[in-house]
Amino acid sequence: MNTTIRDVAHTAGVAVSTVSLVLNRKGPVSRETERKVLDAIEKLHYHPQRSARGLVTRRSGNLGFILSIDHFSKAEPFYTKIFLGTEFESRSHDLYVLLTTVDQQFSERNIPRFLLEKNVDGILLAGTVPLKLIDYIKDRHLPCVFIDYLPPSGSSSAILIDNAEGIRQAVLHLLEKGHRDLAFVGGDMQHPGMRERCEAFRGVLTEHGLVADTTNIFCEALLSGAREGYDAAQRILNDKLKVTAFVAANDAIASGILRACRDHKRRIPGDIAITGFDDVETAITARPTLTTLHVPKEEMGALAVRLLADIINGTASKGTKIVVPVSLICREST
Amino acid sequence: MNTTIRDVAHTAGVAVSTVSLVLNRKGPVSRETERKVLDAIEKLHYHPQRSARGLVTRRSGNLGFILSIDHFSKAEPFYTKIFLGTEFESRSHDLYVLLTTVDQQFSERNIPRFLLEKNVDGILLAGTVPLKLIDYIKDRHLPCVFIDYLPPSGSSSAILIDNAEGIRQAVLHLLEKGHRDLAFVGGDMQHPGMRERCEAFRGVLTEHGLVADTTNIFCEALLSGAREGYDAAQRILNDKLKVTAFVAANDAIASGILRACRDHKRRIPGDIAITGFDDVETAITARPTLTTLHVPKEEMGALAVRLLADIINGTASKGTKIVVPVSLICREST
DNA sequence: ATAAATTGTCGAAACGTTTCGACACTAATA
DNA sequence: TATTAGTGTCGAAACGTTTCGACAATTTAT
Repeated sequence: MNTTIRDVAHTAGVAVSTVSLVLNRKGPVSRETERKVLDAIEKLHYHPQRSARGLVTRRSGNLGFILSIDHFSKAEPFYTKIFLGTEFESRSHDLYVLLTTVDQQFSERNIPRFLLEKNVDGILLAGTVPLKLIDYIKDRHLPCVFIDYLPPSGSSSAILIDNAEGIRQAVLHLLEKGHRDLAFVGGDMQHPGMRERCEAFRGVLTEHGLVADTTNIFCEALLSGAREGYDAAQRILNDKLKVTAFVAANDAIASGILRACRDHKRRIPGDIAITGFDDVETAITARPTLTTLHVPKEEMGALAVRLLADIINGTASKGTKIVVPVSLICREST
Repeated sequence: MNTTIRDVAHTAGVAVSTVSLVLNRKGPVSRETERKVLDAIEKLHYHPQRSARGLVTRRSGNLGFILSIDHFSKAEPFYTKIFLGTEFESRSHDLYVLLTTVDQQFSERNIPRFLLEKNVDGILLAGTVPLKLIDYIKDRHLPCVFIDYLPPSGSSSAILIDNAEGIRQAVLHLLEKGHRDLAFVGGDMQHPGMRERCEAFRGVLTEHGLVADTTNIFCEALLSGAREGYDAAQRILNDKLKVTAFVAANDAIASGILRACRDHKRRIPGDIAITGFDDVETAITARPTLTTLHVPKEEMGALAVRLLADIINGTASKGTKIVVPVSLICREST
């Protein structure tokens, strides 16, 4: 009923192994037998079966995408976009992407199923993931590419955002507009990207002879959402600190700041200017719309797949890091 | 190196087949040997390998998601959301979703790879897909669930939108606001959903003793995008037809109409009111924001996976149809 | 002319599971 | 007591590929 390689061999009048050789373009096959095999394949509509092939080659044709659970939700368009980027790209590499989420603490019975079942040829890891999970993957020598995260251990392949340059652009933009009293509001410092944004802010300001210390850098929050932005801005506005421009570490935080400013009856951008980072929907649905740094999210996903595929095929060396540029999008909030 | 079921059998002191029985909770196994096997599994960190298992069971643990190519793009948030819904849900069914796109005309060398490789246990089909492809799938007796589309042949399982009710709500809303001169702008009539929306408009209007004919129903467009909405609205406004409210078949069309109205210096909603359908980002990023019908897109994806999983397990009968409700979201455009 | 290398083909073994029929037991039935 | 009906366990065969070593038939080098 199910047409197999044996059927092809039979109708072509050759051995099974010969059909396999033709199929995989391996080993020498005469023009003539190749023709016969190809004809038989055509005639029988034959196509090798993935699981049988995978059993012996140990290749599944799948990539795994691992994401922290709190990053894959309806409210988190950032990593979702990256994921969609991987989906787009993977189709042109003849790969499928299996998505899974993990929670922050790693446990034995928590290991993504596709890893246990040896059902992926490589892994994409987006955002912060448990270090133990990373170790687990490295132990198994699975090729992997990190996205928007670089584990402390160093030498991993990764697709990264040019955070420093982004913050620099935002700050320069604000300086140009005449602002001199800038404040930075960050979030979850577990994430190296957050730290980079924060450090960049400090760097650019001191470069321009401006103060950058605990009076205008707020990074104690444990998360990086609108709530944290709101709380920080509240404190700042209540304390009547002199601030005319906020540089937020991402759009969610920026939208929280926006709300706090509105609650304090400050006009935007008249009294206070705000910049975000990431350019997610929030930036454009906010009122006023947010000036922010555009991050090419789909493109990052695509780059990650391309790099991972190259590493799997041995045409790229692991340890490659790609930094994608960001660009300032000026909207109403500045 | 690779720990297999044989290793487990060996350290547990039983036969390979016994381990398999324990693993799959099949056949009778004594309490005692079960313990031994479980211990060995624990000790060796054993987990069955997908491809080996799949080879004999003919189960892959994957679902295929098929989407027309023009529906999976950055500009098409509708089906993308549905896809994300399936991703969410599938994880709790221990299934992975493999996504592929197809173009409108079916050809032999165009068949999704996961079908050829027998790498999926069931199929989700979203939007219009080539009939030949549907036949191909049916021929192979693969369980499948349609999303936002019902093929002419009938008896398929599907997750559908309550289009008629949606249009009814939009029209009633406009009538309540005092509008009497309504026009409907549709798009690609290949899609049964589009036809339903159009028919519903005609129905509700005649029910209320209002005219509904070619003077106020515009459905000749071949596509369903902003461009089509713009063109239709242009013609209507140029011809100075008496229209105070537009009912668009989706948000993209509505946004096109919006632009045409702006070009004609009509105030919205002062001079002209507009409603959309689907509640995608366009609806909220448009200026003014669009009154539209919310469609629970992620939920549709989730429902589809649940239904498909049930059909695969034999706990739901194929042919089941689920109609999801829509709800009117009033924003600035009415 | 002979030895060595190359080319094309093949059969058989592997890959890691599940499933099927056989078999020895024990418990229930006649 | 003799049969029958379960239980629990096992070995072997399958599932559909790829890969490896063998081997004949050529071609090339000595």
